[in-house]
Amino acid sequence: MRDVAERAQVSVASVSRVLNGLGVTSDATRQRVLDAVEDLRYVPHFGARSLSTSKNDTIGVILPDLFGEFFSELIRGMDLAARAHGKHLIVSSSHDGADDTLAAVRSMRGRVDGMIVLSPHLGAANLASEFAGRMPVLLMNGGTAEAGRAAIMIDNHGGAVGAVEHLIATGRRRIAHIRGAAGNIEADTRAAGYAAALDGHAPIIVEGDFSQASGHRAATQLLAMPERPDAVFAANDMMAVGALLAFQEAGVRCPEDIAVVGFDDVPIAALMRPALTTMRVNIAEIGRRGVERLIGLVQAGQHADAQDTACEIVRPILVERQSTAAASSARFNKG
Amino acid sequence: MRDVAERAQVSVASVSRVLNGLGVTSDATRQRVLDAVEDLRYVPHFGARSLSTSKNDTIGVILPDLFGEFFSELIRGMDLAARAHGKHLIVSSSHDGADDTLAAVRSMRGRVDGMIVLSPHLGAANLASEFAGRMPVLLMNGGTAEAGRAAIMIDNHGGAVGAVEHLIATGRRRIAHIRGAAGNIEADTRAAGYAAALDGHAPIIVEGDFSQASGHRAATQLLAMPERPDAVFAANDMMAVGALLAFQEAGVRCPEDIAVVGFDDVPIAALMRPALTTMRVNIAEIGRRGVERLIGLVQAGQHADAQDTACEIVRPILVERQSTAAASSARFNKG
DNA sequence: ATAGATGATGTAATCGGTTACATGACACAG
DNA sequence: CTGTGTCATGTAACCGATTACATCATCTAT
Repeated sequence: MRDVAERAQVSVASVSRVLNGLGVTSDATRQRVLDAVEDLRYVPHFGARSLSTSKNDTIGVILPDLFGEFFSELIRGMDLAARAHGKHLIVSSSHDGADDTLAAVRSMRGRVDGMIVLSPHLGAANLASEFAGRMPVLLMNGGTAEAGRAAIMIDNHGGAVGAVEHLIATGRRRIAHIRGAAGNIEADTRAAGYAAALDGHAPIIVEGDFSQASGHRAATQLLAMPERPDAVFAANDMMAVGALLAFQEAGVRCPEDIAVVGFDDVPIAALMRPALTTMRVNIAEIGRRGVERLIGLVQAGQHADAQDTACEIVRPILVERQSTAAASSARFNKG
Repeated sequence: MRDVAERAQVSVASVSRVLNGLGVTSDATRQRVLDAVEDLRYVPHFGARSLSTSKNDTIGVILPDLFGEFFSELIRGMDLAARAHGKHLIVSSSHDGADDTLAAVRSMRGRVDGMIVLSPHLGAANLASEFAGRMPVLLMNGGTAEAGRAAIMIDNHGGAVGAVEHLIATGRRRIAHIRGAAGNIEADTRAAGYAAALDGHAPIIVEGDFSQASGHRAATQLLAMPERPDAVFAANDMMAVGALLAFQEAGVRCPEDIAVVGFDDVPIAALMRPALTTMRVNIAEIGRRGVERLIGLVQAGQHADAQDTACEIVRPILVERQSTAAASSARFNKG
């Protein structure tokens, strides 16, 4: 920068003013500075700027090991919002355990203005926000709301209830649930919603881990049961897809013999045959919203202590497709 | 940091030494410093460190508007490699045009040690590397190699040839191509490979844009042709999936009436029915490799000017699935 | 003609670390 | 007892920007 100032025959202060558009500068000076910047291919040093202004226009995102389309949709939404506000996004993904998540939080402290932490482990989320110290953190852990913590959460319980109620409404009675890994808050909450909505029907639960392969395995277990279920609520779409494929391989028809509902509405859900009924969550929108709110927190933190500590809840919407067509009408269509 | 030094009754130099593990420190001092850090919840200021050391342990990734699974796989690989080296990843995606890409490059200069630019526009890639100045840039633009530029590229031409040759080998003769948008290097190269491999068969080309919807539209066009093709090579898997769905809706059987080959081998390819034959590219591995090489470039740039300017080429592998089962055997199986 | 306002620019302190070099304590050999 | 080497630690310059404040020139009003 000194070089630029020298070449433009001005002081560093003027260069700074021109580059940031602050304060007053004459057109002649401005032009000379810009020319010098051009000639010298000058690039302001980010660290130095961050040091003087104690801001860095960067927000961190810490994600668990997410599955394909959920991940990309989320990042797309976040990236869009960040770009709109001139912020950068530091992404660190594939964090499994609480320790791992914590390490990621630590390594980002001091280099971001705020963080968004998605963690399916409640403990991790708590620790993370503790460790973050005075830096704003937005939680998207799918767990229960905590007072004083900004958060965006999916109504996993309500979504599960909606899915099961839909199955009951379309005439299903023996409704099974392929759940996510125990200890994962989202998995637990969806399982609780399933149980709550059964309305007297017997619960049939098999374990999965949100992966397509686990859905396949779980479906195979269901088929081996003496009294076969006539419907399955899978805790996410990928497991539902795995289940659909297992049913196909076993010659079990969907939706005639067994109905399937997923959760998330990833793009693949609409592409399956039969197309998958699911609880839609607008993933990109959640990502966008998360970034918007975090930026709000960052700015609020600078001005006053009026913090936004609301817990926003996103309610999934039922999207009906072929996989839960009423058995009778399915037969009719099949003609 | 001054506070920490004071509390630990040492100088800032000792604090720095303890925190970075450099130089010699007595155990007693180390412990007192660590305690003070703990008590004060001290977090080193990233900008300041970056200012003194002129490094920031961050690499930037600029991506075009990628489709779901390709995107997440790529990031997964990159994130893994970056974490292994203690680097952070700044991601900026969804850049369509050359201008957009360029703006992203500009906004990252000065805050990353190096960049990976994926741009389907040759011009953009060139400009990007120019604008980056002395910062290392790894190109993954799918275009032709340029001397003196580190790059990793997919052998799009060879992959397309492989796909078409496979179709010919399985007895197909009227082979159509659903290409990506004109001006996109990958689309152009794959189309060229298609044309080169036709071996005398008449070219049948319809336009797409890599989206599933465009594949669907293109397939509809193909079906409307007086002499219907008996095979389709789609420039990527998503278009192939769109085509498969269009064929299904039209009652055209795959692979019996028409065979389909895609490109990429995204996870969904194996889940479709019929499962999609495709040219596999190990996306995560490419991402990982890209980061590894960029880090190599960054380190080399610090030590000497021995730059790694190699252009690595990744060759797609044919993965045969149902969608191109030989017509005769397909009929047989169907029996 | 001169005080005072206005507007452009320069000076220098500051942000929070890193690190070359200086200093001081201590042990040991001669 | 003194010279020398070793090890732990402190001092202060420096990285490259921002910005409060000082300065100076020019213009206006009286």
